[in-house]
Amino acid sequence: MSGTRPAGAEDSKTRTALLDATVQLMLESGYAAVSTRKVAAKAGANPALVYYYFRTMDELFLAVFRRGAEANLRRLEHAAAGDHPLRALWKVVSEPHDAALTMEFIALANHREAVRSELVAYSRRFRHMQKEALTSALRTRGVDTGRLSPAALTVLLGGLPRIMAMDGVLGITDGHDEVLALIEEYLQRFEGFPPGGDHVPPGRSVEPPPV
Amino acid sequence: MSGTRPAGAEDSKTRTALLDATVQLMLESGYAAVSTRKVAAKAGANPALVYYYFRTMDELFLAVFRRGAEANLRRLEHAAAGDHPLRALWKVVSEPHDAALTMEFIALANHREAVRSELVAYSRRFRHMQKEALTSALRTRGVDTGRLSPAALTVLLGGLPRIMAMDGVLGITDGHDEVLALIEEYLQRFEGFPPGGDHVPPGRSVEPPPV
DNA sequence: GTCTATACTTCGATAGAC
DNA sequence: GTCTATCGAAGTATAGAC
Repeated sequence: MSGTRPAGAEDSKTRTALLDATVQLMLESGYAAVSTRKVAAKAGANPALVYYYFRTMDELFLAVFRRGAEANLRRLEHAAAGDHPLRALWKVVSEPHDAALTMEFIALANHREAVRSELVAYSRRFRHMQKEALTSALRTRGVDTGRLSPAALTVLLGGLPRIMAMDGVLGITDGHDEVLALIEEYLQRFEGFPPGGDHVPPGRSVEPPPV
Repeated sequence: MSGTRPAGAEDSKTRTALLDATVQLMLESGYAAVSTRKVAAKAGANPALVYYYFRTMDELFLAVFRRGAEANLRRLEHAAAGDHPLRALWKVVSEPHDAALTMEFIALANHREAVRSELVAYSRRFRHMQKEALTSALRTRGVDTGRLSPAALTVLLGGLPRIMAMDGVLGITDGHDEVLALIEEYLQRFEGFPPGGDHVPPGRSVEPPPV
């Protein structure tokens, strides 16, 4: 998207090790802990190789981001195409590993313009796909979404796991179980198949339980 | 909470300027952009003064955090004691400035243990107060919270603004209006008084609108 | 592709004059 | 309280041998 393509094969073992090390560092100690020296050390490679495979730190972060983003979009696509799109969709956005990493990239975007524009572009794509999948899945099941459009549901659906991920990092889990149970109830009502349970025919009503 | 108290009066003009500069830097460019030199430059002070007023960078961040945290707790307290606690409470957690700064501190907590423990302690206090305020306000209004306890509501209430703040930073506002409208509807049902509108007597039912 | 060596910058922190 | 001067560590990035 910007500048010349760095050297090195896309499937190089060292390259992958550097990407993995970067992810690990970001999750363990935050994006600010990522430096060429530390990444190389964790990957068991020479620091200069970071510049061989990725021209700059920006490119390193972008490569990490793109790898995860593409994987996530494929996962979302797969979820939407399956038999239980709602449950699968929830599973995709709930991946705690991804939620935590996304949080880091959001913070990182705040002072790396290249990361920011990439994140914005990806977010739009992801939300659009999510909204389409939601719209189609709800229509197929004859669910009336009422006043809350799929766009609004997408905000909630994509946001709740991120909230709980933030809380979780701080060791705060008060009320999480109940929120998860509420989601599970919706999933069950619309798609049946509680994980490991019996199949209950999906209802046609979208009336939520009393708050 | 740790180590010796740094020098300098609590109400020193320079000290305040350094704190303000730190906040500004965090919001503009992220916590990683905060360095003694940049803080001093933005505050129009000498870099060495950072170490005079705050012994270390940890202390600087903690001082910034505590100042905001105390102010926020007071705001929450005030909201809970007023005539329209639900609306006031929502207003407190919706402060976009605070939401963005909180995000930075969460990211910062990931690699500064001192910040982390302070953030955890504050979060627990804030949530506890929020939960108590919510419980009391709903009971006073005769609202049955059903299966979703105040703890769960607190997760949603405190989380939604953070989600929308994150989105907002990326310029993504799809569906936000609808979520806000939903919140407004609840506030109106329980407390009436739409901002600038006529007073509608609060209902007794907590049945949410269809999703 | 991998390594050493190094240039240059910025960082946190301290000593000590004023 | 404020300043200059400076140390040592760590950062990004490049040149060039192997």
